[in-house]
Amino acid sequence: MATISTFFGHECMEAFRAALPIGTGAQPTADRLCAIGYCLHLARSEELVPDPHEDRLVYVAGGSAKLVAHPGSEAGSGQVLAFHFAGDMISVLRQIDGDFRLVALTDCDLVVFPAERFLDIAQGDPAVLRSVLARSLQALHRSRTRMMQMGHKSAQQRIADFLVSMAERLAGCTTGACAFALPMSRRDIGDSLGLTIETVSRQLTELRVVGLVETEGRSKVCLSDVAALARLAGRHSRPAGA
Amino acid sequence: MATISTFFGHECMEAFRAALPIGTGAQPTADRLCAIGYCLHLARSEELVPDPHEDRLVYVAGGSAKLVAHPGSEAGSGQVLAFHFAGDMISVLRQIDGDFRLVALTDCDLVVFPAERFLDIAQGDPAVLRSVLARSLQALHRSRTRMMQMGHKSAQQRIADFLVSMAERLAGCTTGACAFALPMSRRDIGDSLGLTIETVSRQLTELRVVGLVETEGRSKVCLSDVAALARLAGRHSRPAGA
DNA sequence: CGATCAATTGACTTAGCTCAAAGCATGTGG
DNA sequence: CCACATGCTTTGAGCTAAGTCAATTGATCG
Repeated sequence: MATISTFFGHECMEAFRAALPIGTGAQPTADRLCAIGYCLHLARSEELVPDPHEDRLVYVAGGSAKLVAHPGSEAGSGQVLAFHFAGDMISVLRQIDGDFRLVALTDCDLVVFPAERFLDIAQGDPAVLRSVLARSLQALHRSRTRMMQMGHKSAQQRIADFLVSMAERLAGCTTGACAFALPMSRRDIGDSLGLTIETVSRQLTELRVVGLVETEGRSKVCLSDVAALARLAGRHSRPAGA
Repeated sequence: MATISTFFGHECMEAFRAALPIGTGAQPTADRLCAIGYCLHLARSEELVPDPHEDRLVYVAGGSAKLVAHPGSEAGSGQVLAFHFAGDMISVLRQIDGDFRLVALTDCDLVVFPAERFLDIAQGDPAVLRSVLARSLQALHRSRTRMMQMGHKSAQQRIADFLVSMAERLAGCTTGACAFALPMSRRDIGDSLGLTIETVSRQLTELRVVGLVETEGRSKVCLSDVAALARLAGRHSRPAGA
């Protein structure tokens, strides 16, 4: 089960601290923020169960996770809202519509904050607050852009887009060739793109035939030309993935 | 052509001022914000051309508008990113990916702020900054929820969802019956949902046959049971539309 | 090394797109 | 005020991309 890390806590917190805007010199703010957050280690496929009473902000210190909507009764369709990796700051709102859970794709280290108190403290340090705001405006913009694009894109374009996005986020690669391991299953990919696993698989083989992608085992992929994939995906320039 | 309103400016500004968080008693902040914003009146189908150099925050004081992605060369596919109505606060980022324009669907009144300076000033009043942050976190959450839902929804569900969303935003109605006028064309609806005009039309007739929708002329619609539509759309509870 | 579950591949069905024609609104000129 | 013209909308007839069902292959773990 998910365990509250006491010994490993330090390194998670340090990772979080390093992500804060540094120019401010407001060390105390960082201290106060760290004081209200706690570190959590999730093993593969463990969940962060949402607190029904308050919103949370979660910083991903390491590993990878998916944000899934768990629509009440149905067990079948696990809607994947987004994937998150080390360095991401996620807002997990309490159940307003449905029931969102953060599920670990690999072992992962999180720092969890109660959103209200986090903002109360951040309010004392406008630079921090503004940095969070800037991040979320950007994220909103990207999310909307992607949302619209998705509505108009073919399966192949979605897969290409997904791969480019992952190359950026997992391998820090936006052009040329790169190889990395996908932490999520075909089902997760499909659920996040609105496709079936079969279609994901078929499109992947298609890209393999064209020579843009190679795969090894379940998770390892090798993209021979990220820029070409991006073009295929219909990306006119460069929004980072959701 | 779009004209900078001088006489009507007052009422736009007042509308904006009224939207600010009132508890703070920081009247001067509101004054300073108003000082850097300017009022703009757009006639139907006029555009707010984006400043290539800086991001903008736009407050919609009245009327309705669509945010379109104008992908460079192509004139054909006007991707509609979102619809916006009176009371909305929109962030129009400068061209990072593509070229976004705010186009008036009806005559509309806007208050335009340079984002940087707006935030500089808001930074002095944490309550305002936090309110903007809260709005955008919420908007992000909704956008993501909708994005994922869209990927999995049928044409009919998308149309139903769209209608429910419009009922909420245009008529303030979340259940029961309601009637209102849609300010956008079928093409705009289709472009925003990733459907063709034909499909939009067909699904609308379908809903008309089932007795959930009546239409009159091009724009007037009458929903007999918003809750039923929401159920049909697969909304498990209540996210407001993007 | 076998059991199990994920991924692939194949055959078939269907929702939604494309192409094409006909109906209505809305607006303009006589 | 009516007639006409234009452009939005509706409706129809195929076609194609993606989903569904089903069987096979391949990977991972005990």
